[in-house]
Amino acid sequence: MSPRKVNKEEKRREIALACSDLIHDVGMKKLTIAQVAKTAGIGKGTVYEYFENKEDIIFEIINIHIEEHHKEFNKKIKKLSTTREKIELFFNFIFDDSEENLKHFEGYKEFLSIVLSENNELMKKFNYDKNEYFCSELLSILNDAVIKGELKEEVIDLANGIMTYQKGMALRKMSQINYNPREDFNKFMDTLFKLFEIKNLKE
Amino acid sequence: MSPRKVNKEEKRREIALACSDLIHDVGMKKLTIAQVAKTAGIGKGTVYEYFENKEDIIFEIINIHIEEHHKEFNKKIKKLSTTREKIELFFNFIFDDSEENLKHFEGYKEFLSIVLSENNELMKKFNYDKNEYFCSELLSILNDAVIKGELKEEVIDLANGIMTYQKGMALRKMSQINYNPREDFNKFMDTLFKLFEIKNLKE
DNA sequence: TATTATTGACCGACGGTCGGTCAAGAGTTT
DNA sequence: AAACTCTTGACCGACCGTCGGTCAATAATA
Repeated sequence: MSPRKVNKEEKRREIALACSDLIHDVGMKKLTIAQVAKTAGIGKGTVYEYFENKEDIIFEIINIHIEEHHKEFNKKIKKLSTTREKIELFFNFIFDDSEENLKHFEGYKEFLSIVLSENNELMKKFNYDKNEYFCSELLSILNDAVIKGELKEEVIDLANGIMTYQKGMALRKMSQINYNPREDFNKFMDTLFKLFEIKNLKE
Repeated sequence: MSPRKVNKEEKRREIALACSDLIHDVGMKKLTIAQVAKTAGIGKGTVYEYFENKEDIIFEIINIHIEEHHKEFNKKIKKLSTTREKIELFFNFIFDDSEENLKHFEGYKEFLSIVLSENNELMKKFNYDKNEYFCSELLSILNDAVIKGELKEEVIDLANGIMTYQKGMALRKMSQINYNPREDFNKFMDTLFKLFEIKNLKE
């Protein structure tokens, strides 16, 4: 029943996992520690054996969701063949208004709101790592396109900027009324990629 | 002392103005209603005669700061002549690490964190309006450049996307460790503008 | 006196703490 | 190896302090 040593990291995970739906139902701001404890089937004090504070719990939960999204991304990208489709997948996180994706998107939004209000270096590092990963992914897509002779070599210099642009789209969708990401994308990226096009990659 | 009718809008402003420094000293999250009341020299209950809730107060204070920044932007842009300088001014908000500007930047950051955690339509509308304004400002700069024969006509299509890109830079600076906005900008915008350049606008 | 503005004592929710409990081994005795 | 005691640390929930928000009483004015 009570092993002498508990794997703290594992239990953290367990507790967070148990609450992973809770966060979508009530939102982070309304989430209470009492709820977390009850949902995970442990005492309130025990929660603090495994987490520093409320933000720490939320971070762990969001972590799970982001990793989940990460895996889905990897699965999907393998199925795609054309450069355009692959690049669209990067922006799919913003375009896709399916219930499933909106859940991820809302989660990321709440995560960002915490990163902005706290000044947690760990979270900022996490954000950096994820960005590095996606950026290298994008780079390899662009590289392929260059090798295939679809795009000019200079497009490589845009990779990081495209990541930034994508972040901007996300932020605008989260924080502005009347924002149409699709329109923005079409006007901006299409104009931009036409300049780098060697032969038409639209199909 | 207490006239029969108080100009609610004016008093809102007054209270927020009195607290405009407070917000930088303690940050929004740590700001308490008791502090606000004390600083404004009124009772705690009175605060709620003029504001819906804590977020409402913060919104009014941030409003003041953003308008201030807005005015400064207008003043500065009039002094500039070259297209490049003007465009740089748009990004100055992100590059400039002077104490004065960082105050604005941090304020905007905390404001965003509230917009993301609440789902306040008013704030999102406010954000939209400010964006429209800056976007039209950017458009007129680009238009001038096209008329002057510095840039190709198609650059007009990029205006909205550049606003998005700028938002992305802001978000990355706020939420990532190791982010170098200057490097991102140089690689992305310079590459991009070279494609639209007719004659060199670097000086 | 009627109306409106102001107030601070009060409330309840919630994040976080802490002293205490108890089950599972480890060591010891018989 | 059974019985007994000791030690450990996981677990708990009553409790505390803080803070956003309310409201009945009071003050000021017309």
